Amino acid sequence: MEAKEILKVHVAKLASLTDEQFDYFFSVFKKHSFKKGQAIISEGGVVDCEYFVISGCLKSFFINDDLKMFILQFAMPTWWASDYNALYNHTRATISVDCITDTEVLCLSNADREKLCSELHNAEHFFRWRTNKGYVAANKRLLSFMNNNVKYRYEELLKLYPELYNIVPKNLIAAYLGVSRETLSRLYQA
Amino acid sequence: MEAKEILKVHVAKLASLTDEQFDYFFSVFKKHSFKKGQAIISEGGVVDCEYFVISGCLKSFFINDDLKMFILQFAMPTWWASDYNALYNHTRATISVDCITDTEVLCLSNADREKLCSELHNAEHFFRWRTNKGYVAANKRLLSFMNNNVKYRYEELLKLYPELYNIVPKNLIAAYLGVSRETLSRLYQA
DNA sequence: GTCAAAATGTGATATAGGTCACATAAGTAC
DNA sequence: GTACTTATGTGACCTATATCACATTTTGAC
Repeated sequence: MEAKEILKVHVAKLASLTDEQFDYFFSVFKKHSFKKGQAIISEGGVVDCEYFVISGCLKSFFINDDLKMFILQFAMPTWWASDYNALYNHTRATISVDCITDTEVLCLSNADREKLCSELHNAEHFFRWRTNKGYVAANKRLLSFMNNNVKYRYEELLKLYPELYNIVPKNLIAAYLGVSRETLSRLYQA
Repeated sequence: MEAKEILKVHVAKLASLTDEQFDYFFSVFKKHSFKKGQAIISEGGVVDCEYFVISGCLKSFFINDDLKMFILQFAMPTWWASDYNALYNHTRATISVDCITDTEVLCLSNADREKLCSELHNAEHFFRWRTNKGYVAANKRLLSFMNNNVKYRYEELLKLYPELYNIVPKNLIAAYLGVSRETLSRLYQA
């Protein structure tokens, strides 16, 4: 499926745009391809886009003073990623984004998103619901962090996103679950 | 300050509504008062409103199978609270909301919010940005959970919301931080 | 295919935080 | 005020997970 079609199907799930509206909507996105390992947003850098994944897989992550990495989100096709704090507040990136595999994305600048939202009421509706869903998901993850142990969280993650198992190395899964890679490795020790 | 004025100032921070638009916006909210300890949303119940706090303090929380409570959010004046998962997806509540102190709220039903959003482009803009900010805050809290120890998270919380210290008992603070009340109590042991 | 880098497994040990138990203090209802 | 409930402090002990160290396997570049 074409990038345009993928985005169209995705948007249609939350908002009903006419074909002409969607053509305009799509026209402000810019397609980019990145190689495995390539950085898209780097800590300290300027953030002016968010990224809609067409193919491949991204991660958004934070590295602390001890150089330990924490993964905020994996982004598979039809997911969005950015450093939203930096993007919305026009500050430097504290979150980085890079490619776990070769990845194609559609880039949407902050300015273009706001332009779309002010020009097309439907676009604003779409982005409101996109974030509503993200907000609910983030709170579910928070609760799961507080309530469940690593093993449970690991199994939940794989149940929800089985495709991650083949694409994402376990050290990164551990960084998403917020545990050491050793602990994750020991979960299914005999 | 009047409830209407409090909401008006709050909305004006994210969206610019004319006085007439705001009057209409406000007209769908219903004011309610609750006593300390009173439940507003109970697990298993129907959720059809979200609540904007005018005065007092709410908590939204989850109780697990071991009857352990985890607090998702405190809600002080100008904050919103609900079980957003249940509200948005029309499912039964898994999150409860009740009153830490006597509390006045403005209730907004799901249907009225959607009506406002479809009738007033500005209202949709407001709710989009409200959730954008919530989304960023939830992700910050997630990162802090993974990266920081209890003591740090406790001090961050009090730095950010010093008013909580006087209003909210420490066992509830512990439930927000995701640790036992004993551990919190021992943080500043001699 | 060769070599280096990245990923993974696993033992030994350390530690933050949990759990249980009990004492005390502070609030609240009557 | 008295009685009851809720909140808080603290000791003893337990457990999940972290950390360090090292071996092994897999992957990727050339």
